[in-house]
Amino acid sequence: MKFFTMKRIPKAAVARLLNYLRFTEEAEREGEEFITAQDIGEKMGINPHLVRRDFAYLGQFGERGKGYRVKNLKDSLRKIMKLDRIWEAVLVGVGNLGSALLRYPGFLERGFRIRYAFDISPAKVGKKIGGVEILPLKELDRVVQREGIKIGIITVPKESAGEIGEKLCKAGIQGIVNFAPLPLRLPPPIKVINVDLSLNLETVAFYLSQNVG
Amino acid sequence: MKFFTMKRIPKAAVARLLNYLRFTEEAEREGEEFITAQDIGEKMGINPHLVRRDFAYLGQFGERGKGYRVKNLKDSLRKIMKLDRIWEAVLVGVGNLGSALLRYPGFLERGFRIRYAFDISPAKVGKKIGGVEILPLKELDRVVQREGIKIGIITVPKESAGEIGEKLCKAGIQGIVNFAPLPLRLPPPIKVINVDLSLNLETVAFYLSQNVG
DNA sequence: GACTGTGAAGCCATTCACAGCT
DNA sequence: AGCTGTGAATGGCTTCACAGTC
Repeated sequence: MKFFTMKRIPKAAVARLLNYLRFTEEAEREGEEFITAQDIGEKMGINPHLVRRDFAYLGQFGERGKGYRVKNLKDSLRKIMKLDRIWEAVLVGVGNLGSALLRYPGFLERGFRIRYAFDISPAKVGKKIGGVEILPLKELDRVVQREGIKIGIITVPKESAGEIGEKLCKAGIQGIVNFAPLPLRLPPPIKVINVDLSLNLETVAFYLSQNVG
Repeated sequence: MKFFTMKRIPKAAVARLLNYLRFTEEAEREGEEFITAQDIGEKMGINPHLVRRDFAYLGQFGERGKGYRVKNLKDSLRKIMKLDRIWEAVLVGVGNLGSALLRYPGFLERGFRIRYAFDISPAKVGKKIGGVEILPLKELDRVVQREGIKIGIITVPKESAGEIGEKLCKAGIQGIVNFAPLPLRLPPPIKVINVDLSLNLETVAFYLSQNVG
């Protein structure tokens, strides 16, 4: 098995690869030994050629005539996508959405642990939500540096998202998931992903009325 | 002002247009009269040519030499993106994430009202969260049809997401935002958007370690 | 026969270059 | 001069076609 030919992975392929991993894990739960590009393509509604092309970016680990060995594929994908470890994160802004994410068990299930939350309101500081301690915002810098945390989650109102983004940067955070409904932009190499929950509803609404006229 | 030349809008442009709307509203709050493609491009980190191209899909409403009149641009975008109305939705699955979204004020702020929530657990039925009544799953069909609701939000565990997706379809729902961490796929004309919260963290984590090696 | 892996073609999205208006 | 609107060029992603392996 040739390993790590690792050409550059196109931006568009990253999300797909993570989804392939989900279906591969599902196949494992169901006790399958092999999974084919055809299988995955059907489940995701994409062309099987694309699935093979995506896997080819990572090297060759299929078996011609059979497909991809589930166990091997899962391990390779987890390793390549850097999910063979626990990632620690901090969350800033313990409002409605922030509290919700602190209680959301899905992050831990996929290897992301929110170590600390931060909020500007003294009323919230000192409390715990979902087992995560809430600290005052001014300790952000110190804690992030002390713990060497690299990922930040922003759940503050849109007015303060920009400011918090810069604070996180200065503290040494390298990747940010921003839930504030105004896209955040920071200079490379900081990686920002904007997740605007309403935007997804808006997109659906738009396509919906396209069909009608 | 020529209005509604309305060529087909590329898929990739839809999310951008919604974000342009956000920045246009911000400019309005700040009392600006005009906004230029350059302004928007800088804030979003994209090429101003692309901004103009995107607006051109919708017809012509810029003023040469000046830019786009904020009030006009906002109204046009809201109309074209079908956001000049209140959209009603139902939510299925009142677990951690579901409850959170019921309490999240951001949807209503952008014109999306969750009318009812549904859950399979009798313990939850009858309660209200964020002012939204929780009904038993078996009433989904009747309520959706009676109220003519077109948008559904799925926040059930991944095991039941597929099944709920089909139930929503049968009830007459036309657009779905799926928060379960396994991409959902339904036959056209149903529009599904998959929002996998952990996937965003995973993407950030992947890019993060790309830089290091 | 079944499925992977990949060069080449095709397609869509973005960027460039410039004409046109104010 | 400054900015929009758009044909043409570029670039990147997806699909096709087929060679390669089991």
